[in-house]
Amino acid sequence: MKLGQATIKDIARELNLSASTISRALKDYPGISDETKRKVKEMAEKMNYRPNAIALSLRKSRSFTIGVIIPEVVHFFFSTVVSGIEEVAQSRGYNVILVQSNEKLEREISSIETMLSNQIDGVLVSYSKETNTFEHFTRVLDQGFPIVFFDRAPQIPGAINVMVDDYQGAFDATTHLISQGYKNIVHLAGPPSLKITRDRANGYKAALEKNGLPVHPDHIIPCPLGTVEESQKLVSELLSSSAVNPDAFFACNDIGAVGAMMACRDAGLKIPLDVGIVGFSDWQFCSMLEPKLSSVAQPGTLMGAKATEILLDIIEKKIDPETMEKSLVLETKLMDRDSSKRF
Amino acid sequence: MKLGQATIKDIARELNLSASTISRALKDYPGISDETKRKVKEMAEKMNYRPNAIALSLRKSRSFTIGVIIPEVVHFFFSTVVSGIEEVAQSRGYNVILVQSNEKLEREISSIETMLSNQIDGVLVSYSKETNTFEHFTRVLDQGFPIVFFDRAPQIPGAINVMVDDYQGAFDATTHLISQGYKNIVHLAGPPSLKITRDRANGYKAALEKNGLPVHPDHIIPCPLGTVEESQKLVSELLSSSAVNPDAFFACNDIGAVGAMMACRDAGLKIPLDVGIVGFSDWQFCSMLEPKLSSVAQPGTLMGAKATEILLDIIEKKIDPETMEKSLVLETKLMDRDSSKRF
DNA sequence: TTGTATGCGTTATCAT
DNA sequence: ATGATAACGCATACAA
Repeated sequence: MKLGQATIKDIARELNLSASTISRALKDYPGISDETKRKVKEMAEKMNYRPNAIALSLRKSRSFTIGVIIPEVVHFFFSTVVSGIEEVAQSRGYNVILVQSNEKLEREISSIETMLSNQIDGVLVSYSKETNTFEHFTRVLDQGFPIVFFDRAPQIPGAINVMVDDYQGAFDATTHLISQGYKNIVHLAGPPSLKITRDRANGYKAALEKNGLPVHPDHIIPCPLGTVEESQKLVSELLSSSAVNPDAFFACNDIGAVGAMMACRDAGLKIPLDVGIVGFSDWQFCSMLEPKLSSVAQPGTLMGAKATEILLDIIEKKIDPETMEKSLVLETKLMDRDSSKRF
Repeated sequence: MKLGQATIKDIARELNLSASTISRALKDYPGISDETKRKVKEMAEKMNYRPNAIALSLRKSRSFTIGVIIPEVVHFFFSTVVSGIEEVAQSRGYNVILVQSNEKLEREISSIETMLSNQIDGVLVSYSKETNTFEHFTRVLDQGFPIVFFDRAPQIPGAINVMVDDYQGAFDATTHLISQGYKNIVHLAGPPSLKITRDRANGYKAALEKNGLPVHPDHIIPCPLGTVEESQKLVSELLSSSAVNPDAFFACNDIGAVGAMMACRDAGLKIPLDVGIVGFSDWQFCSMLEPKLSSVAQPGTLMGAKATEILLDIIEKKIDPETMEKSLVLETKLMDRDSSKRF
């Protein structure tokens, strides 16, 4: 009682009752006298009793804890997802263990091992840029352990994925630029290992084709690092070379769009008059920029919430992972602001 | 082995050995033959054995898990702190359980209860704006349970706090504005319940006094909500009324600074020519704005890392919470950019 | 209405 | 070099 918490046994000893009686009384079991219940609860309160969730976990082989593996916490989109996850988990009585892979495959692997050791009931994953093998996931999936992937979803048969419609979002953004009269639209692409990169590039291409515009391979610029500096440099080079002559940029993410904005400004180009720009993700700062940056909004919090609901439903066997719908696609929303509106 | 994980007992049965032998072999205890060790490890590998951390926790009364309670995840500064926490925890073999209070006292209280139930080894806390009583902390502190507070640190005797030097940061920012020739500097303050709000306001006042400038109470504008809209509206009102006539704004946070920027732009004022602006926190987007926003950088990741190191040192009894230094103050760094540089 | 015994997975202690 | 037993805190099947 001084050091360790008071346990059921302590209460039992104090009241000259058996541990089982205490356990039952605290949970309002039928066959316990009201008098005993009262006394037990009183004493529990007095002794500052707190049930030991660890002991409970061991007994039930359930920890009421889920794991979350994300590339990094300091990332607006992922932070919104985590917020949604935490929200739903908390409301349904689950804890959230969080680890960041820092975009390292190795840490992703060790994280999932640690989590399994900790008997978590399920895990939510957005895999790292480095991840090119999925054995560490399939291995545990095959054991019947619940995993729900979000945003960055692997092409594993049977895996449950929650994503946004990257293809459609990119299609909408590009179509919007075309409708504003931009004709030579360059796409700043992401890391090639991610499916979202390919989906967004495909949406971009499809929009061009649908509108009878040519698709030039050299109009798709990979930005693997994803920093402002990288895209700023690449766009600057593009603008100073005479080969391409772009009049708009659709970036795979907002950081890339900011780099493009800066490069255009450096080159003396007016936004949106000379050049139109649209980003992807609709980070917080988009509406704080001058001009306000158009972007494709992704429902991050909703994605986290939905993914968690699905995971918990699987854990609680409210749905059957075998027969259920394997992929949930959330809609994006184009936020067309000043950076891309000529009319 | 089909459903649940393989346990030590399963290996024991398979090898016709006792559980204790398996346990020892796996941990390379001295008195076990190399031959047995080899066989055991082989079988463990084959059966895909994973130690049950829950059982270990129960036995050792230690979970190797720490809790983190923050107001919200979707907040650049807090996300950097969490990143630092997670980093250090992971490297020292601890898990991190994360909850957000959503600035609600009630959730803060229930969170800490849940965490204690889960036998976490210690907790890192930044309390909510709503928190006006600290009983829920003192109660567990008095039981000898380790808590380290960061950023928002309570005035509890004996509590261990890791903060930045808000006073000095505000002093530096204000001094910088004065040095740039601004004379009528308004302070956009934060929620009055937070100590950081008072410290920053005091640093602002001290800088004015030191430079022989008057301190007008009506030059300190409280922005309790902390939204762009709020500060934009308040600054607009201020600019249109003839009473104050400010030529600079030092905001308690970057969001407030952005609101001020927008209000100034709306009023046709040039930044930094007519009005100088400095924010606090140096969020990611500061250097993406036009003009680039000056701000006081807070070492969020470092704060998380330091707080975690202290907490783990206490948990592992490497330092004594009684005799140790109770408060660690980290330095801020003024990032003077275009929004406040006239010369 | 209450008590006893057992087991969840692991390891420390005390045998052999 | 290995085994048997007890214990961590709790819940439950079975007894009384």
